[in-house]
Amino acid sequence: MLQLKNVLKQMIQISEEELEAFTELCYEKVFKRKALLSQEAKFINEVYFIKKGIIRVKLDDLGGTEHTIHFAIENQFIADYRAFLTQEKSAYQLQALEDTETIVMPKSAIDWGYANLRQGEKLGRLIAEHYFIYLDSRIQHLYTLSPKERYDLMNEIFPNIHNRVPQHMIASYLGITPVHLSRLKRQNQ
Amino acid sequence: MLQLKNVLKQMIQISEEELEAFTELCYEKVFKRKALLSQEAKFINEVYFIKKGIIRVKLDDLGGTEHTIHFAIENQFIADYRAFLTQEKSAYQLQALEDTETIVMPKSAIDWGYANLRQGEKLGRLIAEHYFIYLDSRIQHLYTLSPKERYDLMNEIFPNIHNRVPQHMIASYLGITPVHLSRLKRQNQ
DNA sequence: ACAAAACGATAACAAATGTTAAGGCTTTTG
DNA sequence: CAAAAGCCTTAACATTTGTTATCGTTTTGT
Repeated sequence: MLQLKNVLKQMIQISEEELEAFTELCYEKVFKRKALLSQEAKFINEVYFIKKGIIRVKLDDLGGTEHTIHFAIENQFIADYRAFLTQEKSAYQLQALEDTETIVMPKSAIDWGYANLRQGEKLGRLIAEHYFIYLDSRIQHLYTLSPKERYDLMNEIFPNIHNRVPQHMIASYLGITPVHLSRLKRQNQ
Repeated sequence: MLQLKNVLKQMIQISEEELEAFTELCYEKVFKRKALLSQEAKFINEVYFIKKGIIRVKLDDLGGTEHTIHFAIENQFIADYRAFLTQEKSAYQLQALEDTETIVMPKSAIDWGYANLRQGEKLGRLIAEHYFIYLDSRIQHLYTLSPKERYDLMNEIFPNIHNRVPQHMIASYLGITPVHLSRLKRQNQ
């Protein structure tokens, strides 16, 4: 839990007692490579903190095609955040791409935090704002950058991503086919 | 200010005294068609509530092409929210597409709200979450829907948008060229 | 350790989307 | 009110991106 506590301390003012009470409502959970973090759950009630490993958010469209929307790695929070907030049916699935150790923050813990942590609402606001900024820049890039430019940008942001995830998932994240990504890489040389 | 007060009352528990104190820190501002809401501002310190009119968020890429990222209409909040949050240089511009009446919520008012409204942080969280949900669904659609499907969806969500904004801005919002949108419309008949 | 599955590169071809240019209509502006 | 600017459509052509299939390599599960 130390890893999670450190990240929380960087985000808000929180006492040791508060940290202790909050993390007692959380628990550790390990997922095997390829496992789905929540299978067929009617409601999404968990936020994950990644201690070790890598997780992707994927989305199947009506035609059966699979899209990779997002990757998350060590020390990051990940959730099907929209379904968590709205309590509507989830569109996404979270999948471990390596054997992955997480800390589960159940909705009950988060609601407890809103009610009882001095800066609980602020923590919620900061997390929502952080995701907002991430999505905003994603959209900006989808509008203004070509697939090749997005590929180059991804190499800067995730220097080691190629060694951790299959290339067809990277292609999917970029919004192009694996065949096309292969072509772009050749042109880049 | 009544319009703004009503929207705030729907979002959080807020007393008449709190409403009064908060709205006293805000002020009305009118923009002519085509005007930019903040020109060349170094820092973005205003959130707008639209009383009447329509505003678009636009973005110029390095090649000089203009992209329309977002539309906002009556009773909605609009801001260059990322720049507002991060206090970094703005990538976007807000532009009135009709003569538009707004209520300006300056950053000082919002910070005052965080500190002094009972549910100020909650309001901030709800606004961030609301935007997050919107952006998340935008990204989902960009991944899973074809331009034609996005066009049909837009017609459902904004039934009257065609009568209010030029078609080339709609094309830009959809991520396609005006010529291509014109082709798609013909196919749809 | 081995068989099966997954993976990435490549080629040939198909489909989607962009570019440029022209014409006619509408709206804006002086 | 008239000129100018903006706007939408259409066509012809160019470019980008997707589809399908094959092959050799690597990884995985047992």
